[in-house]
This record gives sequence, structure tokens and C-alpha cells, in this order.
Amino acid sequence: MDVHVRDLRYFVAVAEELSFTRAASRLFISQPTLSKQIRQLESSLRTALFERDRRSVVLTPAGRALLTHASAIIGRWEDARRDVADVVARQDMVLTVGFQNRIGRGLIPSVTARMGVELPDWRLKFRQVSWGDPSAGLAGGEVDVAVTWLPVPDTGEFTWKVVSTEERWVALPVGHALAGRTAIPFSELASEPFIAHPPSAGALRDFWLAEDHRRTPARVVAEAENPDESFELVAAGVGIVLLPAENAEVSQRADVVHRPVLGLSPSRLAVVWRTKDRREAVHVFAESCARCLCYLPDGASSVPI
Amino acid sequence: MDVHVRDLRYFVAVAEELSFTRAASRLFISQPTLSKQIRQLESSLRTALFERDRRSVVLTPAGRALLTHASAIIGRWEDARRDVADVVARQDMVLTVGFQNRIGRGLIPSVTARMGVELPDWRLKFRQVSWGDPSAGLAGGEVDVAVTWLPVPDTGEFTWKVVSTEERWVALPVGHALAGRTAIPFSELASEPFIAHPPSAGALRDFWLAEDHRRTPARVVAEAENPDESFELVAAGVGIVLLPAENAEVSQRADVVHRPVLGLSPSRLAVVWRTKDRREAVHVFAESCARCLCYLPDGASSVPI
DNA sequence: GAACATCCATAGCCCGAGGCTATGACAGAA
DNA sequence: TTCTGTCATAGCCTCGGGCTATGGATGTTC
Repeated sequence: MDVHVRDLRYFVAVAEELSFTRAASRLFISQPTLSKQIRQLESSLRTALFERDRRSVVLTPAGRALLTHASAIIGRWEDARRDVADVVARQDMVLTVGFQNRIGRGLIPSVTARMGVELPDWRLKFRQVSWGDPSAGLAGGEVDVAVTWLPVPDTGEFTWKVVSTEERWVALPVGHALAGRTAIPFSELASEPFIAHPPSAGALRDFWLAEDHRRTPARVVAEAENPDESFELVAAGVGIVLLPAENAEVSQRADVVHRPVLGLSPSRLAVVWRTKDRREAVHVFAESCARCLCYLPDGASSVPI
Repeated sequence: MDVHVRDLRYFVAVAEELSFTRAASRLFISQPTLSKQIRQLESSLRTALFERDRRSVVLTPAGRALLTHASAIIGRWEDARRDVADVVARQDMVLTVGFQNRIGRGLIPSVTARMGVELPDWRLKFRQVSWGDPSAGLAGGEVDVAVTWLPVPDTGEFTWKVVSTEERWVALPVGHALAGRTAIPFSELASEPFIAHPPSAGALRDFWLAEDHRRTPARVVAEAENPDESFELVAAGVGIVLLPAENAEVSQRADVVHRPVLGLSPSRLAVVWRTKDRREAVHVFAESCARCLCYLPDGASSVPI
């Protein structure tokens, strides 16, 4: 009878890719699952939506009729989510800040102080988001503003200001052959097994695998959703992982050592918000982040939260 | 993340009724189930949608923000279903006819003959629909046209032509005290246990319980989704059931007897379609049904399919 | 032409979501 | 007080939506 919006999203993905396999990997589900769901949608509508003749997948007339409605419904649902989140944030005067690693860098005390002066009725709420979401929770409306590492999806939907630029370091298990060195050229690390962000992280995953600095893709042995998971895997000797310099300093563990990596472009921490979100609080927050970094010299800013 | 359209429908129902209990009974689900689903929707949106303070239920601002989107999404999904069904029917040249009882009355041969002349490329498909759907499958787009007993929901969404007017009879188990009579005044039946349509049938259920001819509501001992279920229950002595005169004639069973009932308004069989559906095939079909009855005298029309 | 790769479908398994009944807590009416 | 009506909670069961493994059909390559 009624449909799950997820299934409409599946349908649109297949209609766009005209391939079950590609659509499935874009949606981060298995191909049989996608086939099953589309079949189920077809049987609930009592008609075929795609013509599959072994080598090609094309929309039927019925599929074409559904496509515009499906996209509209998905879009309307996303509008609904954001409207609801906005109403809540506005009346509660709460700005939800998404972050992936710890934030640190002296941002929090500085920004809260400034927000307290400019918008005394507003409060900040912090929510840790998974590495798997490249928009750090902005796309789904779970957060109003995010402090995250670039790149974020460059679709015009998001706007950002760089807050900090830091060299990339590496986390190694204590017993590792290179753990004794004071700094390590990336060329010596390239063939090591790596811990990666989930595939859904997209360009951000590639950045922390330093794919731009390789000839052949990195050897990924495990995936982690957050820093603690990845440190645990490093300590267990499963693989190694790159991380920003500041995080190396604040995340000290007895079983993991951090070393600078030579020859990599630096990483950039940014404050990000939805381009369409014109609320004053968002801009005050972003401005505060940017300003805070002007006042403090690089060395003095490493205050873990 | 994504939502099921069903849950939006639940939400709209509660928003309209401002009561979980009433909304649940309107939706034909239990109240705890409805409460659970609304709570889940609230938690996925991370905000309350209703303010429940023991005696009253009111929308929160977030709930108000969601309501318009939710209605739009539900409406759009229903449009999608109908558009898809239309595309399929148009290109397949198939008109799907919904029916609840057997149709009979000589309609089928007469109408197929006429359709064959006027629209030779079209074919008819018949689908039995549950008594639980007062629109006989028209609302959900499962059928294009329905042959069903009045009343149908009178919202302007549907248009109909009466095809046959028949007295109401009663089905009794062979051993019943009144089975020996040739005709039975309704007053003698009123206090008997009745088999009813499902509650979702609404006004149609009331009609076949003859609620208009009673002082106190009928004593309902069981519910049935179709004629066979109800005859089975009658034969088992569970209760009795009213039915149209023609059906009494064509549904002969050794363990059930049919008798005319005196003092009830007659029942009316109609051909029904969606008011907005302007397809020629629909009108040819409806016209054929109406005409067929003009040619045949009442007695001669009882040809079971 | 044979071997291989690619793509969609099927089968079988597992877990969680969504349904139910039974029951509890609380407010207003009798 | 007691009864009634309303929403919440708990416990249970079924089915839907996810996965892996595998099969069959069709191009592609050597």
C-alpha cells in the first residue's frame, strides 16, 4: 500500500545509473538487496518499472511516470526534515555543532565566550557524527553547523571557512619498524596496510588515504567510524592511519605512537554550514571560529576539550 | 533517516483527531502501536511532535511544520500510484474491474460484447476486492472501475450509476428456527447475531447490518471479508447475514437457506469510477452497464458468471 | 572457440521493525 | 471513592529488509 521513502530513493538511484550493480554500490547496499527491493516496489505497483534484458536496464513508461513523483517526494521529505530541525533550533535557541574528531584547538572556549556576548540566549549542543557522512550531519539536518576536515561535497549546498591548516601525521603501533624515527617520508608508508574511513565518506576517505600522493590505490585492511575505533585497530597492529598534527598531540596512548609524515599536502579544518541557512546564529558561530584562530598563535592553540 | 509514508499517514491522523485512541481506530491499528510509531517518528526527527498532558493532545511548533509537508507527501504518493496505474492501463489497454460479491446479473456477457464493438483493442480484467475497502479498490488505484453496492464514500471523489435495485434477503443455517418461513419481517431478525463487513467498510457495513432500521446497534458476532467467508460462518451457526436477492439465488448451498426479508429498503448495485478519470474506456464501460439493465427484464437477468 | 568477466536473479539466513494483547498510571466524572 | 477514558509500557510474534553464496546468461578477450 504505502511506500518507504528509502525504496523511492533506491528506485531513483537505479533510474539514474541504469544499472543495479552501480546503484547498489552508490547506495552502500548489496546488489541482491537492491534487486529485491525494486522487485517488491514493482509488485506493489503491479507493473514493471525497468526492462532488464540481460545487458541493459531501461525505464518502462510506468517507471518514467513514477520517476518525477519519486524525486519530488524525496525532496519534499528532506525539506520537511530541515524545516522541523529549523523550527526546533529557532525556538530552543540551540545551535547543534557536528564534529568528527575531537575539536580542540582552543575553539570551544573562545567560541562559547563570543557567542555568550553576541547571542546570550543561544546555547551550543555538540554531536559527534560518523566519518561515514561526508557532510558531517548537515545534509540530513541533524546538525546546524559542522567543524570538519576538508573536502566536503562540493555541490554548492555547503559553504565553509578554513579554521586551521595542519600537517598530516601517522599513528603507528609501538612495536612498528618505523616507530623509532622522528619523521617519516610518505614513500616509506605507502605500501603499509591502512585503516580507512567508510566508503560513504567519499573524497574525505581518499584524502586520509593520501590517494593523491600514490600511484596505486592504498591497501585498506579495515574501516573505522571514528578516531577511537581507528586507534584501537592501530594498537592491535591491524594497520596504520594518518591524522592531523594537533590530534596526534592530544590523543596520547601508551600503545600508539604518532610521527610527522613528510611530503604530504597539509589537512585543513573548516567550519561548514548549509549555504541556504541564513540564520544569524550560524554566521556568528562561523565568524567566531575564524576569528579565534587569528588571535592565537599556532602553538598556543592546542587546548584539548 | 528516511520515513515510511505509512508513518506520515499515522502522524496526520493523530494531528487531525488530536487523540491517539480515535486516530488508532480510524487507522484500524491498536493504540499502543500508534503511540510507538509516533514516538519513533519523533525520535528520528529528534523532537516532540505532540504535547501530551494526560487529557489533551496538541501539536508542537515542530509538529505544525511537519504537517503540511506530510500531507503533501501522502498526496503526491497517491498521485504517483494513480499515474502509474493509468500509464499501465493505457498502454496495455486493460480496464481493471473491481467487484466484491460475484457480479452476475447478465452484466459480464453483455458488457464484454459491447466493449468488443466500441473498443476492440481493450480487454477487461477482474479483481476481487475485500469488503474492508469502501471504495472497492478505486482509492488505491488497484482498479479502474468497480461494480459494488451503495453506499460508497460520498466525498465527490467517486461518481456512480445505479445498475440494479434489489430487495434484501437473509442467509440462515438450515436448522434455524425461522428457516421454515417463506418470508421474514426484519423485526423478527433484529436481535439475531450478525456477521458484519470489517469496520473499515464504514457506511457499507452499517447498510448490511440494516442499522437504519434498528433502535439499538446490531449484535455483531463475527466479521467476514467476502461472501464465502460469511456463508461459512452462517453454515456453522455463528450468525446470520443479509444479502441481495440475486446473490441469494446464485449462491445455493445445502447447509444455508435464503429467505426474503420484509420491511427493509432495497439495496442498489452501482458501477463506480473516479470522478477525475476521464478516459473513454471508463465511460464506455459504465454506459454499457447501465444500458444492459434497460434491455433485460429483472427476471431474465439472473445469469451467474 | 574456450575461458573469463560482468551483471542480474535466486536461495537461505539473521535481526530488527512493526504489529498485537495485557496491564499500569493518571485525570476527570459520577 | 469509584469508574471510565486515555496514553504509556512490557512482552511476544511475524515478516521485511539486510547480508553472503551461488547460478545463468551475455559480452569480451586471447
